[in-house]
Amino acid sequence: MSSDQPRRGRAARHAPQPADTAPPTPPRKAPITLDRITDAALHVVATEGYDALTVRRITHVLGTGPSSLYAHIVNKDDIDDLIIGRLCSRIVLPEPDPATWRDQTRDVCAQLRDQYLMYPGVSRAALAVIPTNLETLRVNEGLLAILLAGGIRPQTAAWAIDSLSLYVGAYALERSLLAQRQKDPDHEWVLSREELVARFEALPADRFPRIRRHAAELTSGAGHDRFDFALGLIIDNLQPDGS
Amino acid sequence: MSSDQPRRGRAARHAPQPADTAPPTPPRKAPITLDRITDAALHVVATEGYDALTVRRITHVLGTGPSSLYAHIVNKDDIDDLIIGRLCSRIVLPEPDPATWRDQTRDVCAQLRDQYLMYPGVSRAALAVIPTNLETLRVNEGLLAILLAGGIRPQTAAWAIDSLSLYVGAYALERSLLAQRQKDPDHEWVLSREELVARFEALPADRFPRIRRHAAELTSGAGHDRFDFALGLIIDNLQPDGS
DNA sequence: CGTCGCCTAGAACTTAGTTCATGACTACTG
DNA sequence: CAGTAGTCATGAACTAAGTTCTAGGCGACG
Repeated sequence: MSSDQPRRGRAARHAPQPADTAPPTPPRKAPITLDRITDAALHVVATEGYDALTVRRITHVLGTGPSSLYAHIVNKDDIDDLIIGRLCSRIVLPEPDPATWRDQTRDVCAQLRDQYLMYPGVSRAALAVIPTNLETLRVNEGLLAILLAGGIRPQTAAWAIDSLSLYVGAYALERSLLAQRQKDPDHEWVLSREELVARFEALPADRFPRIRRHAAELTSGAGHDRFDFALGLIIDNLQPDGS
Repeated sequence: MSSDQPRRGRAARHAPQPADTAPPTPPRKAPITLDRITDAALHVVATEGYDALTVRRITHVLGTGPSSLYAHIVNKDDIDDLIIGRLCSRIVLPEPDPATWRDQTRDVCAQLRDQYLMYPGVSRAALAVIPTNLETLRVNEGLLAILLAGGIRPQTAAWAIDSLSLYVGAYALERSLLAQRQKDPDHEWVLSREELVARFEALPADRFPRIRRHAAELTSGAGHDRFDFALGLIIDNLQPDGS
């Protein structure tokens, strides 16, 4: 059966030794490659958001039909894998420097955040992707190198990377969901910050006294203030050689 | 048009003054209520996971057809709102105690985590739900009370709650995605911990030296060790009256 | 007793993931 | 040089799910 061809292909992509730079049979005409699929998919996500990422939409960009994709991918999840791999491959990993490991960690996380935000909604895919994707492993290796160079114990470093990855993904997801909703015209119940403050302050005082009083603080955080704050909480608590 | 009835109903549910305990017209026969919809939806998610939560599946549990739901809900997102509201309503909020605010915070987060894990995949909904849902606001009010009682500055408390919520949601999501995949028979490339370690150790040594060496640490974290670790990082860094 | 309004329900429309059978084109082989 | 096999692309079709349309039933109110 030729249908398990992409299935082996996916496994091969996650396999320890990928020789993807030396395809045994060079393409002959203008074949659909994984790279072109990834390009098309990212183009769709960048312009229309992750929700618009359908198989048909991708194939339309490629000028073909839905079935043509399935010779290369297992299913739609596979596309997530490709996309996240591409995004991770763009992350620039610094040479680990024991003196600046905190800033280096922050920088890598910010790179991830910006990649995610460039493609609204992709972080949904990031949270779902298998942890054996080679490119995500590359980023994890880089983060691990930074933290270990900083003197963090391996177990602490491993869990910290996990926490950071989860947080960055969730942050980007929330951000892009919000941004997408604000563009959507038929969601009249989506609120700007001012409306949100007004909403909070109109809450019953007996049940929500603190939310009423601190509505300003709860809705504050322009730019990436909240992101920087959360990363600071996590990173500043990591101590070299600490228990 | 009667079709904007549920739309106003959704807005009303998020409105500051809900009088949901005194319906103006008591139901006459065995009507479909939001409570019954929520019950059915949670039943489906608990037994078959969030992916199986379709409109048809819910109405099948209720013994009716798809269109009957749309007299009560705006769209499927509305069901997320109902579910998350229900889950949040079960959270037991402690009386704020300045002496144990850290443990109280941890406890509320653990309650949220367990609610999410009881319904595999729901945290996807939690990350998407509008921040004006009254029940989620109730939980936030409770957390805010705990942190403020602990002497945390309002701005810090607000952002900390945001970080914690994001992390708890992301953690639960990752956990349930993994659990769901391990049940799925056709995902032969989903790996147990032993297989994952083997996979890591088979990586090329030149590109992934640290992942190879620390495969054990990277894959460790039974129970909620990783959860406790991440929460500890965040909570322990919150200082009463700190800058 | 009639009318109004709300809820229910069945069918249908639309979109999207996925598969099947077919056809074309390349590369090997006698 | 021609035949053959294998790989890849394609269009149509199948299934499932969100959503809407239209009609029907039942209590409340005048």
